[in-house]
Order: sequence, then C-alpha cells, then structure tokens
Amino acid sequence: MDCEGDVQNLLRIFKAAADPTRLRILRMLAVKPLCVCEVMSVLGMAQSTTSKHLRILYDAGLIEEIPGGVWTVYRFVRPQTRSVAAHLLDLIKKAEPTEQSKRDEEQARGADRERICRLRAEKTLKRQRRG
Amino acid sequence: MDCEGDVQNLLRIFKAAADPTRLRILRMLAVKPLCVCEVMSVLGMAQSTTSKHLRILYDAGLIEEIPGGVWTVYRFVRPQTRSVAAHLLDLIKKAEPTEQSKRDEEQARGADRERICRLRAEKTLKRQRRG
DNA sequence: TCGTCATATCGTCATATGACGATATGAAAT
DNA sequence: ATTTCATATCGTCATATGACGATATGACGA
Repeated sequence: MDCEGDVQNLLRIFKAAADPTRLRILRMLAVKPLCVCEVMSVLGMAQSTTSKHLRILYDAGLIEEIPGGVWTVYRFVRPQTRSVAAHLLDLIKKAEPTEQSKRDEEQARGADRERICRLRAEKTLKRQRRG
Repeated sequence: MDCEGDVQNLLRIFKAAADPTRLRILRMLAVKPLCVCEVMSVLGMAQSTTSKHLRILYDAGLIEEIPGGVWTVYRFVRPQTRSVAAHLLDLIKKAEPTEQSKRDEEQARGADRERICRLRAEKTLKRQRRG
C-alpha cells in the first residue's frame, strides 16, 4: 500500500468506486459512520456481500475501520492529506443524489444498530426452531 | 448526458477509468492527442478493442473527438468547467508512472500515424495474397 | 461510382465480478 | 470453557466485461 499516488493505486481506487453498491455505501458513510449491520440493513443485501464491499473500499484506502467494542464501525478516511482518496470522496459527496441515494441517506441517518441486530437475532431464532 | 455531476454520471466516469487499458490510454492522451491507429499501436491491441475503449471514455465525457479529415483524433476534454472529468483527469495526470506508463508515454510521443498505417496496410496486403 | 482507407460495430469466447448461503473467526458475556 | 454475538471468509453460480476476428460504415480519391 505504498506510494499512494501511483497508477496502480489509482486503478484500485477507481475500481472500488466503480460499482453502484459501493457508491451507495460511500454516500451513506458521508452521512455518518456506520457499522456493517447498519450498512447491510440500508442496502437490503446479505451480510457477507456487505462485508466484502466494505473490505474492497477499505483496501482501496477510501474508508477506515474503528474496531470499537461490539461493532466494527466504518467511516471515510480522514482527509488529512490532499490524497487521491480525499479528492474522490469530495467528488462523491458533491454529486447530485438519485432517488436511491436520498432513500439511503435518510435510512442511514436513522439507522439504529441495536434494533437492527435485535430483529436479525429474532429471525435467526425462528429459522433455527423450524430447521 | 445531462446533469454532469449526478451519481449516475459519476458511476459511468469511474467505470470508464477503472480499467488498466483505459488508464493507459488516458495517460497517453496526456502526452498529446492521438488517433485510433496510434493508440492501437502503443497498446499493441486490436483496432476493434482500441476503438471500443475510446468509445467508453468518450461516452463518459473524459475525452473528445476531433473528426479532422482522414484520421479521427482523440484528446482530453477541455477542462473548461470545474467538472468531475477535469478533476479526474488531473488525478490521473499527477499519478506516479509505472514502467508500463513510461514506455507508453515515450511511444506516444514518437507516434507517427502515417508510418503506422503504411505498415498495417502492407501486412494486410501480404495476408490477402496468401489467402 | 468504385475502391481504399481509417474507424465503428457485431458475434463469440474466456475471465472477472458480484450476488448468495454456509461456515470460520474472534471477542465479550455467562 | 462455552455460548453468543458481529463480522469475515469460502464456495458456487449467473451476469458483466474485455479480448479477438470478421464485417459494416463513411469519407476521400481515382
């Protein structure tokens, strides 16, 4: 992960940003830092899928992990340096939202990790009783 | 191609930039405007492949066509507005070159469309005599 | 008008990517 | 220690993408 501004890294960053789901995630994180279960909930996708996308964004250096206690929270990298990531995130934040984006952002704002995980735990329980 | 700064367009731009071959092309065009046969020659790829990549970059609004006479020349869009494209091209130009990039840029600098097309015509002739 | 040239598009194929469910990991609580 | 929880990774599958050669297009010259 050396040489933040070289062509290889640029490519990794563009690839990370060039996916509709990951753009959704980045715009959600522009609202506030979120844990995996919150992102998952807003996307309406599987936990494994969500986790993988977050990892790709992380590997590209666009977001960072805060491993605080129970939940792993993800947020935009600090725009400390005038890095490629910082410029890119700036562009993403400034883009006109689609209807999808608007819904995502509202859901992100109101996301409540405790409630999300409680609901999910209940579902899992029911499935286990059946199976 | 409305609303240059919306999320949809951003996605199209990122997708266009998120390919190693297209990054190579963009950096070549940073050296000077080039026609399809010159780009093809530097890439060492088929003409159809080259043309398709240029079209993708064009559709994303990153490069423009100058349909002058025999050869269609492509170049970076004029950075007239502080557009997404302008920012992106700026990042691409500033990135540290790889070995590949360096070779590409040198070849681009010395590209001679007349010679390239003459050589290609000769090859085609030979093949036709054989077939 | 009929080639000839550069470029664009089409059809096909192999690989890359993103979705999922199942399972592994790792930390906190019992 | 064992269970429980959130998250990460694995294996599989369908679709997307990028490569090619063959062919269509469109403009300039003979």
